[in-house]
Amino acid sequence: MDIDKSGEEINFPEMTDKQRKIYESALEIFAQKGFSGASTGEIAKKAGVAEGLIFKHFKNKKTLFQKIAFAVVEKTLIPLTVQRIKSLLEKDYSDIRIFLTLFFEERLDFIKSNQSFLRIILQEISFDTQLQNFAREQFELKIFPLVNQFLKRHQEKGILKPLDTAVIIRLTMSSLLGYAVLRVLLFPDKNWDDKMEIQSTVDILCAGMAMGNQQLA
Amino acid sequence: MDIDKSGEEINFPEMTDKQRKIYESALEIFAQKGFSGASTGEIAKKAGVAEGLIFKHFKNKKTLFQKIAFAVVEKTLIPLTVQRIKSLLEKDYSDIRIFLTLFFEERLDFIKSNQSFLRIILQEISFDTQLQNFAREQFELKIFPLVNQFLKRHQEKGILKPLDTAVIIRLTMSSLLGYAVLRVLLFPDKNWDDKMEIQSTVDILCAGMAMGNQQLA
Amino acid sequence: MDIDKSGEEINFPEMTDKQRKIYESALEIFAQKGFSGASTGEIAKKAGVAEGLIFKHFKNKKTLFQKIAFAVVEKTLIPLTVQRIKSLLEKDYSDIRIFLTLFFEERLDFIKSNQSFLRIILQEISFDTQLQNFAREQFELKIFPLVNQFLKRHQEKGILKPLDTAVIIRLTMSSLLGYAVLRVLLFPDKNWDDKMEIQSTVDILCAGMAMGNQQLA
Amino acid sequence: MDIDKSGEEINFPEMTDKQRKIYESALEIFAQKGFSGASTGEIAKKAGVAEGLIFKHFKNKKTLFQKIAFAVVEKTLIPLTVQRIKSLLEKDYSDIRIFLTLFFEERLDFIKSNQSFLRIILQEISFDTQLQNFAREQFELKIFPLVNQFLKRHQEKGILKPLDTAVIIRLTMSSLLGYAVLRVLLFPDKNWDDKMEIQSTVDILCAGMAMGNQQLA
DNA sequence: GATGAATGAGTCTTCATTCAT
DNA sequence: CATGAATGAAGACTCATTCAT
Repeated sequence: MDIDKSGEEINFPEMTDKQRKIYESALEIFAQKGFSGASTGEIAKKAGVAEGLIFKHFKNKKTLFQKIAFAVVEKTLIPLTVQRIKSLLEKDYSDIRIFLTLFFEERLDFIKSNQSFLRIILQEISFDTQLQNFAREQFELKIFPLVNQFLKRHQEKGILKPLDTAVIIRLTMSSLLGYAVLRVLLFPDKNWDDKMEIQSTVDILCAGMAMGNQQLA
Repeated sequence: MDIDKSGEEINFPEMTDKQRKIYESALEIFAQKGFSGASTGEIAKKAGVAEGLIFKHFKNKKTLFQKIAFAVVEKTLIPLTVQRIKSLLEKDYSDIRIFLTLFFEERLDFIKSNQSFLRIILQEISFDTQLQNFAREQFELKIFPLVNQFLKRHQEKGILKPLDTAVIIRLTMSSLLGYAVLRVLLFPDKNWDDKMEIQSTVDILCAGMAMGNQQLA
Repeated sequence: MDIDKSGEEINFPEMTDKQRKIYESALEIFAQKGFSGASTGEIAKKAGVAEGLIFKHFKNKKTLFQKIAFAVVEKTLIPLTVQRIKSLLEKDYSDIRIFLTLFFEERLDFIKSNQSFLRIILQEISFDTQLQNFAREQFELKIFPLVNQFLKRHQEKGILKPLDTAVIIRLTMSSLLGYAVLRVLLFPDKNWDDKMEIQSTVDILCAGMAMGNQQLA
Repeated sequence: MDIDKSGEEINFPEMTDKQRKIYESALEIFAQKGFSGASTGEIAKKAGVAEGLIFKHFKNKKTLFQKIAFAVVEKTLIPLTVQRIKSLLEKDYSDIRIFLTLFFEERLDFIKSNQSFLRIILQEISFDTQLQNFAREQFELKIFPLVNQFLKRHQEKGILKPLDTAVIIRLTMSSLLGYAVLRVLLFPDKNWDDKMEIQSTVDILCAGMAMGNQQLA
């Protein structure tokens, strides 16, 4: 079970108990087996409800899946992210490498703990333009401003080079994503030395983004 | 159809015409719909053969899928990659940024043209340890030595910092992968300025990996 | 339809109507065509239900067949046999030939009326050790004691020779079975004179088993 | 493999090697799995020939099966029986029990060694009137006269009671058949004491058929 | 004669979905 | 709200049979 415990508190007050059970079981099974690989029968069994009940609440399988995908973004991934990075972003750093290292560690940990949620999104998002837009909007509305403000503050202080903040964010994110895909999805069984890998990545990123006197190791 | 034309020449001489048709149709449909989402009926129809014939040649759906996944790595992705990067790696560069830019452009182009193949691999590889090992072996045998030799040569010339070549390769690859996932899989419909994005990425990577006098833009 | 009418009253209260319909149709079709020769589609059609319903209740075709085979022994063949031979065994006979004649007639009639059930068992029993044991147990528990007590009583009265009752039973049964196999299974279309055949058989058996003064014809 | 070795010499000169291979493989597989349970693919594989070849020689599966059933009667069961019982029937017996014991032992041994052939016949004969007639004809033509002459000879000598020989034969055969069905088909795994069982059966049969002074044990 | 690729109807089974209770 | 029996279409897979070589 890789469900983030703090995430479970973020709940859906409008749902009945059984509805929520269905939702949670579906989430887990979709994450394990993909949309087509999961069967409503299995979901119902895991949720401890009658098969028919799923269709009282969710109309059909596709809808159930999509509702989950959207809700995962809005109710889980975004809030959890905000909650977790807020404290990191509130502080001021004299050396950006310290921040980046903490950030990468935190995000990798987040990805590890929330694989179920992420797998759901990865499955769906490349086929569903609506979800793409929704995810982007949510990101731009709730995450981007926080990070942007943080970056600008440190650029003003001369800690960061005056690059386009969107570029900084994308680069940082894609480096992280690249590592995470290799680390978590493709080769989870390899012996990874996360500390060292993050260190190397951060060093190189910093060399490009940080102002002069912050030395590499 | 996003099948790389030069790739189609790499064929399977032991296959009959219909067998190859099955193989190709299956590849495309699996890439579009995933393993469970694809039906053998649809594959047969697209291939223009009787459904039963699939099972004469491939025993079952899972085997068909796996054979494709393995063959894609061995007969398509690896040879195409070798063929395409060889000319890049034969030259000597006085500024590593020139190489990295060409490399990123080439690889992104490759990823765009071979989405079908890559999607197949991505689907399967996170569940199939055998495929993971096979892919890693093939990479370490056929790609790594080429790149390694190139890097060592440029380190000796003082163009590259004397970092562990494995780290350089992983970092470069994961930056590329991260960008490609965003660019091709997750948000293919966004307006991307590839030239600019690659430029920024390369600049930052170079700042970390290149020796002193190669200036950033 | 060769289903024994009195047998139909022995039913399965836990079954729904459709479930029973499936059960009955399957019984008949398996009896006619054997396990592999029967198709679930045909069974469903005969039962007037959707084919899928069979698998809601019985998991798979083999299970359906086995459930039927076991139930036929326990719920039909054994109870019917007990019910039918009980009255024969309660009486006392001064000439064992009278009993044997009645017994053979009754059993042959029973076999004729319950061919469906018997064919099911014969198909399965030579391949299924569990069914063999179950059938033997049921016989030894519910039939053997009745007959044994009857034989002992008549041995004490000096009507029957003091042979091992197990041997008497096996001989009588196998003579009956041999005749029944020829009569009902192998050559049902021949013109049989059952009265005469039974008479001859009984005469010879009696000569071996009955005490002295009971004369042969 | 329960094929009688002496039987294999009785061959089909008009068949090619492969045809005979098909015939033999089919015989064995039909015997094991029944008509519907056997597949032509499996038969071809076991015979080491291409699937299509079966249909060059035998037109279709049903025909193959029927040809086998008829040939088994004509070329195997009858000749083997004749060959084996001839020596038994040529002698003269002063006590019919000696003959019957030898006969039962020989026949039980025969049934044990030729189960494959017998299972084929049992499957088919109850559904196929032609085979019924053919089997009866063959029996009446090739076996009955031998036995009949033997019985008449011993009746004339006062060893056997002057009963209808057809009745004697049927009774003897059905006693044997009944025992064999229990012994070989239904409960092959039970611990049988064949000697004792045959002894008891023969004793009782003799008491009915033999003339007075041949005492029971 | 012999092969084995190819067919297409058929088999068992699963599954999303509906509906009476 | 909740159940689970029932459906029917579709799924993967098998198999007897044909045919070009």
